[in-house]
Amino acid sequence: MRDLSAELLAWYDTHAREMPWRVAPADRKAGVLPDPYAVWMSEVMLQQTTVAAVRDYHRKFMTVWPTVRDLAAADDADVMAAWAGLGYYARARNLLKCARAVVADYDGVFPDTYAELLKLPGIGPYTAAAVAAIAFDRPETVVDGNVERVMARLYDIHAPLPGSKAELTARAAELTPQTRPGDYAQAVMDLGATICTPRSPACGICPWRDDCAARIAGTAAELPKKTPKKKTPTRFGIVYVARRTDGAWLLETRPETGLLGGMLGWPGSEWGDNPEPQPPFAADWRELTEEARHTFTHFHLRLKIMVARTGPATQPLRGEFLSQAKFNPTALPTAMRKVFDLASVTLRDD
DNA sequence: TAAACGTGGCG
DNA sequence: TCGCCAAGTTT
Repeated sequence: MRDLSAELLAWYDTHAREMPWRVAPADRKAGVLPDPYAVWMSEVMLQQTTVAAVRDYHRKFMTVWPTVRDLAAADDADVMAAWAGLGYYARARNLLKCARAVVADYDGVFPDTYAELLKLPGIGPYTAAAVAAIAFDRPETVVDGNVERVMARLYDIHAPLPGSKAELTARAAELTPQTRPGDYAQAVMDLGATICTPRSPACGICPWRDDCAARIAGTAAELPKKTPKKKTPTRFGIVYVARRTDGAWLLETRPETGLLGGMLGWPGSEWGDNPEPQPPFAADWRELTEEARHTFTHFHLRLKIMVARTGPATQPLRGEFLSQAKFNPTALPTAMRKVFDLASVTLRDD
């Protein structure tokens, strides 16, 4: 069989996707490696997230916190607000923990081995391999969704994920070269993202087309197989949007753990089949005609919105009033921002 | 091992 | 409207 990794690297030399945190193959060949901090930041943001969604967030974070020491010294609330809208907020909490661990335990210098990286918060097998390979050119094997799909097709593996992950990982490891491992890691993911796509893969222009068992068998488009998922249930909730006469909004910081953990949100009921009303203070609460709808990974959410105006003396049972000047709606996670968008029509400035 | 954990784009 | 999918990690 031909040298698959060499074929892929040749393809990557002319087809590498451009990303702000990436060093082009020509420059890497000249010995230039990217800033490990920027690579780590990008890899955490890219977990289950598209490159298009990450670009602006990565630029913003690198501008506001240019080094890991800057990030480690940041206020938690500022980091959570900057992450708002990107999703999977545990990543932001772990991002801060990791930055502080790098400063405290590694003198602000990212460790350069898979084993050490794996110990850090928010860094799992994929991210440890990605940072080790991309930032330090270590021959580690990255296995993300792209690589799983590419391997399943290259070897025509029909066993369903996630059960087949170990076998796909083993196949990927066999292919990982000792030369240019950082470029190879990015190349195999780029291949999955641009050619070996989930739907209608472009097998005709694939650098591995002559080696791909699934293309030859005609099964590429139906791989990888996955075990079927349960369908998503619907939960209901009630949120309370209060505005004081001086323009302040009643908000609360959600608990550190769980859904939207550590993020700003509107006080309200638990979310379930039949939520119990829980107004944060007694008032003439008005129900909005339209409810806010949002879909999370594992359930649909429908929020009934109650609004009220109140005076300066109000002492809420939960949350605290945030002045007009301090409240930035972009600091809200999307579900809560949808509520704001609907409620602000009624509670807008007079 | 399985479930929890966001969001936006696409067919 | 709906399910699938995106450079996964944690519990």
